[in-house]
Amino acid sequence: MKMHNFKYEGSGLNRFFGPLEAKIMEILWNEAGELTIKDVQLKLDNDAKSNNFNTVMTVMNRLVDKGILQKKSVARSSLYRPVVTKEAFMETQSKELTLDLIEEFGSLAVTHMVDALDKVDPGLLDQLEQKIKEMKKDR
Amino acid sequence: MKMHNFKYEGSGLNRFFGPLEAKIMEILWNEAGELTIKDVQLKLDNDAKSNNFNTVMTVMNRLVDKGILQKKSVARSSLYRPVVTKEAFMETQSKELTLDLIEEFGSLAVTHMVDALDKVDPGLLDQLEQKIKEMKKDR
DNA sequence: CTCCTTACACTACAAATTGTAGTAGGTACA
DNA sequence: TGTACCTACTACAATTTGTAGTGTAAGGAG
Repeated sequence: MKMHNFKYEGSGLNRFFGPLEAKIMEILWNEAGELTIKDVQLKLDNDAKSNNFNTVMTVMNRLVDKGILQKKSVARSSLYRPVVTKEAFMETQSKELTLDLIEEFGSLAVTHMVDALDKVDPGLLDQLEQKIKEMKKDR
Repeated sequence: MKMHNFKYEGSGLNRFFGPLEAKIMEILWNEAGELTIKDVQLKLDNDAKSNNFNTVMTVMNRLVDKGILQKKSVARSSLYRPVVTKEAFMETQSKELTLDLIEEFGSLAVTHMVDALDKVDPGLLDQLEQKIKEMKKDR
């Protein structure tokens, strides 16, 4: 279930998925259990306008094809659940992207990193300093 | 000329552009001057198999539409050149992506950053440490 | 001045991605 | 036995990127 893109626009899951896909993954990950297509469709309805059942089904089955969801056929209906937890997913993406960023931009990214941390949450600067110390100590 | 995606696959300009677009931008940026479509087409031929003139033109004009290239009509032919230097482009992307990464992943990214630096080029760890010190001093 | 070469514009198509939804088929239960 | 529901299959639109044909205009060759 390799991701392909990190989008500049949007936030959260919308960085990785299409808008409908993102809403669906959000629901699946929030419910922590296994849901049927119907379940997901109804939860979507709470949010906004009605979504066609077939639309939801198609998107969910495509997520299965991509290895993001797992599908278990049970008599009448099928149960879907994410292959990995949201935390594991985010962990993977963060790791992958951070590595790619460094490989691609090297020292340029280092400079920007400090600025970004200072801008978003200066507390992270201390955390980073700490981590560096630990890393260097272990060598 | 807002970019939309950062691709997990590939490297260099292929992270931001399609394969042909990337080759074209590479040529434009390397030549530092203004090139005609023909120029670009010929340079592409050095690399690999022949590219249809119209193909190159279409892609280049799309890059103009996207605000990445600038086009100057001169009598018979047109001259194309990048709107910004490669360095400026990379600078912008690095900054944007780094900020997005931090906004999206916060402390998760901080941890991965240290690992990534250690893995790719440990010297960058010292550089980062230095930058943090400077940043904190200025406050 | 006429014709040909060349470059450009316009148009189109294919594959992939994502959202959308119709139709058909099968199963269970009333 | 028929109806409601769930699923599979199929299809289409928009977008992105690569590809390329056809038509047109302009400038130089003769």
